This record gives sequence, structure tokens and C-alpha cells, in this order.
Amino acid sequence: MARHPTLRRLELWRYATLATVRADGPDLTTRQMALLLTVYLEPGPHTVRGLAADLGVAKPVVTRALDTLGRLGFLKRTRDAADRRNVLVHRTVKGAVFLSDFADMIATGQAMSDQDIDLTPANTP
Amino acid sequence: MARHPTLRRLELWRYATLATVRADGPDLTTRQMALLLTVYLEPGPHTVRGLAADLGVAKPVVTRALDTLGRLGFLKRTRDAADRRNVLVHRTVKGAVFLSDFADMIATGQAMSDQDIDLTPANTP
DNA sequence: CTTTTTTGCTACGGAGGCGTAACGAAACCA
DNA sequence: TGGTTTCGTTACGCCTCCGTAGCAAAAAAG
Repeated sequence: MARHPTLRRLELWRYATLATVRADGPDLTTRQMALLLTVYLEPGPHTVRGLAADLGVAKPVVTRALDTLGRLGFLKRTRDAADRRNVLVHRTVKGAVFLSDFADMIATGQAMSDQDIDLTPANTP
Repeated sequence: MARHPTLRRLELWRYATLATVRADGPDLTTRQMALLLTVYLEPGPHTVRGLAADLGVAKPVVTRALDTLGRLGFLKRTRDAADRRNVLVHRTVKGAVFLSDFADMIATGQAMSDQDIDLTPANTP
């Protein structure tokens, strides 16, 4: 189909976000998603301060995001035994499953945007 | 071993979301982003009812998203002359620029996640 | 020891999105 | 024509996020 690459990238993004909107799973904010992905993709250990610096946000933002993601079971907090001021952030099985499923949505979006498939029908129950 | 395609997809997503978080531009919700992309990528005309059905959400959600996106200058509303009950949603130059810049972030993420080449034989899509 | 710095959390008011219900305007229809 | 349906919006209370300021605990510095 040789459409413009810009269009294909936006279509990829649209498919994945649309799948997130239609499935009534947890609706994470952009910051929460960036934090979750950072913990799972970057080598640890991850501290609140380090994550705040990495995302370029204030520390309370990270604390609140960890509250939400912890409540969802996607991340886990632990006190650092070596320096008990620190809090270490750990991955969980549930979080890994969530991201794996999300990656599948991206993959489907890639396949869709490689072909020229119209995904308007849209009436999922 | 080279990285798994799943990891590359998540890294792509991480780069783009991280760029959004760090740049202090408008922070759109997932629904707002899905709506904006739908208007720009799908053929029109777009009505509130049609967009609500497309995204699988209630109509007030679309009205509020249009309020926000209109305030940002990314979309524009017009009364349908043929059926004056309808509201037609139109693209704007500012919205097109925003999405074009966003596509550039995705492209950067793609380049970043492709830096390490996956040598796994025969399974690369 | 005492003081200072670092770390993460809590508190606070403000802003915005959510779902549901109800509304006026326009079109339809018997 | 008068009643009904359709369309988008508004109104309400609720919840979550935001940014800033201040806090206790732990470690480091003196």
C-alpha cells in the first residue's frame, strides 16, 4: 500500500489506544504507563528518586503512581535493607502479563497498519 | 541473545510516552488521544454519536473530549446544515501539526528500539 | 553526641474526567 | 397536526490526578 510512514505510525498508535479504550481494563495515565514501562524495561534497582529523575517529574508523582500501580498489582514496593531511606520498586507477574498483552495489541496494530484494514466497525459488547 | 520482538514493541511505546511526559505539552487522556486519531485517520464526516459508537463510550464522554480538544485548537465543531441536530467534527492545522510531531516521537522510538538488531532467524514479522 | 542532608510520604486546595440522568432543539411519523 | 424519536449538551456528585509545602525517619557530616 505504500502509505506515508507518518500515517502508518499514527495508525499503529490508534489501534493500540483504541483497544485500550474499548477493553474496560485499567485506564493508566501517560505518566503511569511511562513509569511502568521504565521499571520493566530498564535494569534495576529502581528507587522513587531515580524514577522521578528519569521521568522528569516531582517525587510525589511517583509515589502516587506507585500507589495506583501497586493497588493494581502491577508493581511492588520494598524497603532497601542497605539504606533504609530508599524504597525499591519491583516487577510482578501480573504486571508482566499486562505488558505482554499490551505488546500484543501493538503487534496487532503493526499488522493492521501494514495492510490497509479499516477498523471502524467498532461495536464491541 | 537478541531482544525479543515483544520487548522492542514495549521499548517503542516507552520512548514515545516518555517523550510526551518530559515535554510539557498538553497531557491528553487515552480517550482523547483515541478520539483525535480517529478524526484524523478515518474518513469523515464525524458526528458525536458516530465517534461515541466508534470508541465504545457514552456520548457525554465525546462532548467533553471535544470541549478539551477544541480548547486546545486540535479540533473544531460545526452544525450540520442538512440535519441540524448533528454536530460535525473537523480537523485543524494545529491538530495536524500536533499529530505530526507525535508521529516523529514514535519514529524516534522505532529507531531507538531497532538499534540492537534481532538476529533470531525466520520469525521476524 | 549534635547538626545537616537525603529519602519518601502525607496534606492541602484546585482542576478535570467519569457515569448517570435529564434537558431543549430538531427531525420524523402516524 | 401532535406525539415520538434522535441528537448533542448540561448538570450533578464522585473520584483521581496535579503541584506545592511540610513532615518523620534514616543516613551522613561535623
